[in-house]
Amino acid sequence: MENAGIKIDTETLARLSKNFEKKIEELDKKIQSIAGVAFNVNSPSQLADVLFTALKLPTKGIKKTKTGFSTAAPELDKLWDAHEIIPMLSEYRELAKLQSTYVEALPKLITKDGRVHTTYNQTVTATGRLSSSEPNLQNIPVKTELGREIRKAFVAPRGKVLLSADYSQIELRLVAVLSRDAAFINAFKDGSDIHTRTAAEVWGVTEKNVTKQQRAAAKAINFGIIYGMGPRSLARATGFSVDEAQQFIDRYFEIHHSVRDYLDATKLKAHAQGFVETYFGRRRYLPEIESGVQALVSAAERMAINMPVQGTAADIMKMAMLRVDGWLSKSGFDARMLLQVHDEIVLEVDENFVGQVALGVREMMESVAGFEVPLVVDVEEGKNWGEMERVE
DNA sequence: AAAGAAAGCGCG
DNA sequence: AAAGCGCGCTTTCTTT
Repeated sequence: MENAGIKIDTETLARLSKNFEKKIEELDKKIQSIAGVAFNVNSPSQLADVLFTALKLPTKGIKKTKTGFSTAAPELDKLWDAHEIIPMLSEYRELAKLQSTYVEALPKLITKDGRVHTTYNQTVTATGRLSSSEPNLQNIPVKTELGREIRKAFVAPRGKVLLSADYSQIELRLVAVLSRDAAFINAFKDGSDIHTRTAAEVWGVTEKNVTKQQRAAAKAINFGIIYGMGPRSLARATGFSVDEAQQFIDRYFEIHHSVRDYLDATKLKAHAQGFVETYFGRRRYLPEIESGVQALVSAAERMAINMPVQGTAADIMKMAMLRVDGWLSKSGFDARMLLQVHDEIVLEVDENFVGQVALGVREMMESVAGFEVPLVVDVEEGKNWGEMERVE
């Protein structure tokens, strides 16, 4: 995969670079003129001075950093309606990030073959995942429309297409497997939308009658579990009060009592043995869990909860990649793996064989483990990584 | 000039 | 007091 690399369309990046540059310059001028003083918008400390001293914006509820008030995105969101400068800062930050980290950086890393070749580090992460560097191809933008424009610069050569295969909800499926939680297992067996199903259970309504807010809250807690989230974070994620969030969590664990038991048992195990492990036995040692320092112990407990889930997903993906590689070799199709992004692999495939390769890759990935809960793989194809459409 | 810390933010 | 896991990269600012 490192040797194969992935093709970059430099003209797309060049066009983006000009557009971004112009907009960044405009915003920079406007921000400084509204501020009334010249300053470096890229400097968080200078920006904090402008916002909280010169413009006297309220600091109530604004997080502190080691040096002063934070200007991070969640804090700016709290000030959204307090001053016209805030939305401009937010837009400036998005553009500046995309420009410096991707649009300007990627072309410098393209080799003579017109492609970028990442390095997959196999001995870096605490959970068993790979990491990717120089360039990191595991954090290419996708969540915002502007970001997705950058992803469109990752392309297939003439006559080929990119094929993406990703595990659907793999970490939550593994929570079901690891905890043997009947409600989750049945939900996945039934193939239902897991967040809608969770919302219906917790509020005691039918899935049809679940509101968007209820589903969003259920999604927040379903993800939160995987990370050891508490009522305060859940409250912030959902807009509930802390009390409401606590009640929601209580109700959640009444239904998913096996998950509660599993989380408790995992913490106890971490304390007793000093390590936790994945379904397949990969370990993470957590020495600080016996430090006696509350903050360190709590942090170690959250790592203990997360690692078996994230780590088992990583184990599965590694095994799946070996199966895909083996299958591709003997299949004779003109296709090769290019990228791995934790729960997704991206391949480059001769356009005449997309359907057959898609079927084979999906089968290799879905049948890798044989759990009580099905593993589901979604496959997409496209001429570039930013505009992919479902196969079948 | 190089190295490192801090803040911030892109992804799963 | 803070309390969601796992990464890598860029910029600013300070230290060596």
